[in-house]
Amino acid sequence: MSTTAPLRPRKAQIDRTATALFRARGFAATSMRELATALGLEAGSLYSHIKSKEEILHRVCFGLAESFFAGFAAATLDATAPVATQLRQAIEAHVRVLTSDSAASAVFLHEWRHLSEPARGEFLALRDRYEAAFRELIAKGVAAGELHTPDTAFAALTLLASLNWLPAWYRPEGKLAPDEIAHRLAEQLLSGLRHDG
Amino acid sequence: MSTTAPLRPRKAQIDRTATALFRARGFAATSMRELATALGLEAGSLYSHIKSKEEILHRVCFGLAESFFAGFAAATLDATAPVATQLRQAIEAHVRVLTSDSAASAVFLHEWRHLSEPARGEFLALRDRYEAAFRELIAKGVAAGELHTPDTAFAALTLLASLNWLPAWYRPEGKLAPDEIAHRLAEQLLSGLRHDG
DNA sequence: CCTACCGATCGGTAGG
DNA sequence: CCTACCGATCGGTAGG
Repeated sequence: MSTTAPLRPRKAQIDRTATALFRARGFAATSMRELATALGLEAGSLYSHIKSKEEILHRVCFGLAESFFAGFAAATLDATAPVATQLRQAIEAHVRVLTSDSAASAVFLHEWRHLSEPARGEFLALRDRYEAAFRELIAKGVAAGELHTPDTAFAALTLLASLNWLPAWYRPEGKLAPDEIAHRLAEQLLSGLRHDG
Repeated sequence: MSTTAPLRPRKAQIDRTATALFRARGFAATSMRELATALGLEAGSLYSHIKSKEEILHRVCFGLAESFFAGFAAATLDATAPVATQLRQAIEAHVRVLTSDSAASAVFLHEWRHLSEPARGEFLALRDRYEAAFRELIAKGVAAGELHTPDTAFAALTLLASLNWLPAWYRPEGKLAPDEIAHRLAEQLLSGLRHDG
């Protein structure tokens, strides 16, 4: 776990505002002038706080990756617990990250491709490792007879896909609280739609 | 169902090449000069075939929408069939569209936000109608006692999310054929992961 | 389909 | 944090 130094308040504010714009309009279509205006600054002034537009994207993407790994690690700390329990906790942890900052999550999910190399490759490697962690947990569950699927990799991809759609429709002021959402997602993914399946 | 006139070959080629670029780099980050180069033309020459960059995006997004609706309509033609069967066929139809042109599907899923109004609003209305069709089918299944879920809207969103992740990893040369993918997705979504659930 | 070009806007910098 | 500016590149057009 690489530890990240806390950002100066102004820099954190730039990241937050940029994240909202990147989410709404996409990284490439967001100009530094728009960002500056949203912050009440001139464009050139941004560069006394940051080095480049991509630096912001880098911080958002890798910061979220760190949050996801931390959540998964906490959820699976007790390796002797039933795998279904660990999986449910991992799902809840993932949903908690997605809902606690859905703008940053959307950027993490969709804008990473605008990272230039080598950051882009490093990011994809992290994402692969995270998917692998879910895959291995599911495989463990199948081996223990707790879970059932014809294809572990397939199951992991589908599970994460269902979760990662959340930032597209989640609204903090909506009627479902994050924990309730996590619970329903876990239930539906574990039990399926079929009656008395 | 609005009928679309067939495109002249050159225009169709421009759309295909642009779609691949939009998918790989995003709409905003793809320049008309890149597109022209990929086609072996000069940038200005593109405009004897198309009116604007956005016109291409418009055609791709609305063309895919038409394909999705046509697939759903065919899958649910026989309204007296068991709802589980209709749902399975709708899933298969959706997957068939996604796999038959995964580049256009990825653009449909992620680049529509670069449409300007009123096209953007029209697109979102179509997407909502499509989600509603799945939601109503699931609701019908719950009413008939064939399906089970605490929240129909939630179930529809999760189902489509799982399917729509496909273009992110599907490769035509991969080991799973589209029909096999559709079958496994339907099976997993209907039955869930839990053993003897 | 090309050549030559337009005005607008881009990310970023120098100097204060 | 601002003013003033850089070179590069953008989508698109005129005229042939």
